Amino acid sequence: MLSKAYEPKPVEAKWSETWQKERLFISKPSAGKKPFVVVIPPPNITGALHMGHALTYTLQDVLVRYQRMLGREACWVPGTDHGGIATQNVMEKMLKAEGKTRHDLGREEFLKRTWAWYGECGSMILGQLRKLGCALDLAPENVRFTMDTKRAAAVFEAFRSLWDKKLIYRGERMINWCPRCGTALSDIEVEYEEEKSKLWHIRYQFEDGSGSVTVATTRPETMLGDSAVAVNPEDARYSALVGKKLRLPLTDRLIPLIADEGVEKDFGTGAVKVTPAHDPLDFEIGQRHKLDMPRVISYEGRMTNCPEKYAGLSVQAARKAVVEDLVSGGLLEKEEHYKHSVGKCSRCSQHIEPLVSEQWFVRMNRLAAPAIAAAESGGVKFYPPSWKKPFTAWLGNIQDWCISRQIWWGHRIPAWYCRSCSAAGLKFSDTGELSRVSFTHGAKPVISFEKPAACPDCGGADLLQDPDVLDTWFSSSLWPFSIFGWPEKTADLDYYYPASVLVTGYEILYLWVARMVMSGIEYLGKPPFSQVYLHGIVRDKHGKKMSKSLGNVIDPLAVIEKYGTDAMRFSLMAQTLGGKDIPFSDEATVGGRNFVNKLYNAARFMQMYLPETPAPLEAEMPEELADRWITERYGSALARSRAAMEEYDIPKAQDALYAFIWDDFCDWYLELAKPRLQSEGRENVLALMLELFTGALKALHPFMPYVTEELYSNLKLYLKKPGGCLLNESWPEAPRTVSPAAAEMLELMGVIGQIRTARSQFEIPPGKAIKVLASSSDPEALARLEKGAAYVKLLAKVEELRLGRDLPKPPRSLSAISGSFTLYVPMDGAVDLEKEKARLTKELEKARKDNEQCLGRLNDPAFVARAPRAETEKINARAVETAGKISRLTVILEELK
RNA sequence: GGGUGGUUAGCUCAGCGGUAGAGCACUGUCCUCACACGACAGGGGCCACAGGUUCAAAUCCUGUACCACCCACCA
Repeated sequence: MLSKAYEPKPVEAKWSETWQKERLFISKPSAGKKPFVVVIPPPNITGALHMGHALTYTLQDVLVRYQRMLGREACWVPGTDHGGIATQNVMEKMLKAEGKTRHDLGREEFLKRTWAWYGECGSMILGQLRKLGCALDLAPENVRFTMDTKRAAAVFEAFRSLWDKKLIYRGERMINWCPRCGTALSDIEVEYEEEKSKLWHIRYQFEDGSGSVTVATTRPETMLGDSAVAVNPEDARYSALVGKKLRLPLTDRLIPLIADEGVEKDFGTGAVKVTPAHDPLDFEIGQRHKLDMPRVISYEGRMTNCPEKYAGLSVQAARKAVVEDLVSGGLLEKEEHYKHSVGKCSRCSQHIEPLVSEQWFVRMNRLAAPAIAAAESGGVKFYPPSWKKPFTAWLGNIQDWCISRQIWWGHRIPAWYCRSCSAAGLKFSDTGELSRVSFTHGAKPVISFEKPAACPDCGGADLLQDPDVLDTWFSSSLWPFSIFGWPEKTADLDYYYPASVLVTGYEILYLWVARMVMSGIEYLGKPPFSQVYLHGIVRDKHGKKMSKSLGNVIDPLAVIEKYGTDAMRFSLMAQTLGGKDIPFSDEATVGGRNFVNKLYNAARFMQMYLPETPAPLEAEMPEELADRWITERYGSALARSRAAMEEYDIPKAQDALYAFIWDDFCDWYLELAKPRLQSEGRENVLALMLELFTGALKALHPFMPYVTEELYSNLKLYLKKPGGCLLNESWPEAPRTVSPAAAEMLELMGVIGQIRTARSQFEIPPGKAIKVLASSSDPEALARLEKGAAYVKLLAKVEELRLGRDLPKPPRSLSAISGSFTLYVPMDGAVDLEKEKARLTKELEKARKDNEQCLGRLNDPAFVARAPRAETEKINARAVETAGKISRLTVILEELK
């Protein structure tokens, strides 16, 4: 006999290995079959997978396995993402532990080490995906990486093509700079957080001594880079003063008072200091008025190009010093408490500095328009649909995308500069490379993957590659087709593109999803997928985001270790509705674990009765009430599950099967089958049980692949058509129902329930058999109960069931009512009359209240006139039923007195 | 400032026009020959608040409060 409790570990190890070895998950273009393609969000090689990965990959695995069982050629290509800044930060942290920085190693050595890390971390991640049960073929030749040779070719082709169309340009613009990561970021890589700060009111005096203008600012230190003070042209307070010169405090510079529409009259003092190099709005004002653009904050986040006293200070220190000096100079008018949001680096949470810098950009307007159209027309459909609006709104308001990053790990920008043509403008570092933040001053780039042999202009051979790398999302945006070999015209691309569905968390809707849609349309003329399923974020049980600093991170592998993969998958899938965030806790997994165990034990139960040497059962399908009923329930569960899957309602799809197995199959059918398995015709009962149970295993396989495969592999030996691995089986079809059984079964279940309740309330031990009298005035009901007597006897532990019309209540007995039946349970000893009265009175009260409500509605002419017929009939029936119950209960209670 | 979603049993959430449901937790009985990771039974909810529509509202509409998230050049 097998152990009582299911042990997931050996089972998971066995099947995981078998599936890979048999290349079960491999997909090949197959002319006769419709493909079903899921685009995997490639995990970054920044470390172990977390709970969010477990969620997204399980979700995808469920879809892939399900569709495969429905007969589609399901394709899900594994891969990892090089992860740009995130991975570089991980590497730098490791180096720091050795007391080194990346500059100690140099670019080449640093890249070598990062590639080695990719080797380690990448395969660890693939191993973890395997543990999650993902139906991914992990043979090395099948695994993609955003920086492997083929993907690099795709990146170059995309870059070249956009450059040729003038959709990529290099320019000097306001960007978000992270002084800690030492790189520019795109707008969406900045996260804004509300911070308590101050609003400083600073007096700028007129050069001619005719008074002053007060400006309000949250960043006094940037005043060292001011090149004007601006007011709204409509602002009467200032209109006469516009054009006058102001003395910039703490410096010896003079700046003009200008008028610009960007300034709001009602904010602060209505006058704003303009720092074109370090504020996005000021930059625009500066452009409009052709102002100087002194850069006073360096790429390291320190003051520069300013009075000696502040030079080299950090922004924070400079702020303090500037405020102090303003105070002592009598120029600080006031200081207000103020809350505003501050931009932070999404990768390292440090404050970002807006500053002007020369970078590479993608012009987005033209790319965004067709993506918006695709969403509007339903060519790309969102689940849940509420994401369509934010998607189109973001695209409609899109800014150019800064794609250059001043880091080392990533796709090097395929642009080269000729040293002899453009030497005057190029700025070099000591190593002869272009410096970390390069100024090419309009030097003409040559776009080439490899170093060009000669400069097309002057023929010189001394070309230097742009030192920057591309935003990691640039390569990610090509993923849905780069994985199939684009830009080559491959058979895979032809067959699998576009994909069916993209499943990912809503937090990367703009970073990734929107950009994939744009690039798919741009390069292949079609959106890369027709459906987008956006799920929520896995949070801790209090709804907090999991983070290392909060110490509330749950490691999926630890959960698997403790409860098993199927249990974790089940629990995660039970909560993924509507794209809402998922509060996850260890305890939540217990439910899944218990269900897995339930399946295992149901199988164990059947195996007790199956012959030891497996052979297909020779049997006829039985057709008694319970058989017909359970077949009906099975069919209904499958239908509901399937319908839910069509709408990506994973929890509902799973729950329909769960409820069938637990509530119907185990609690009722198996219990009813027990005596039948001891007697003649047991093969028939076993055959039906096997058919339904193995069918349910198939249907459940996408959700819990391991336990279902394990159980099926044992049970299938008794089936006429055993099949192979579950993944190659068809998702089950609902069988034809022979004749309706639900109503009859429900009637019996009601009687059983009433007897059980009476037993329980009067603490009749479960093992003790009792007598029951069932009285009814309805002869048909009595006939039905007679037919079902065996069920009642079995499940309510009744040794003798007497049926009859208007049977008198035996002395010392309990009473209960179920449908048309009045049930009496004679007791051995005295009955606690008070308890019985209280119980029945409560029932009576309930029935009275119900009856009153029904009558109230039936006596309401408006209800009778307006409500649909079916509704009035229903209420009427209930009124009759409750009335009957009331009169019978009243009689019983009278007798008790 | 704009937008979206939420507010239902102690907890996590279903239900979205016909008299409130699940899982977990709780109480009682039972280690009944599949499963105590179990069985059976039970307790527990003016469905955030205020109006409105309707014969009928947790469910539709309007507003309020609180929570969460997203977007925005909040000097």
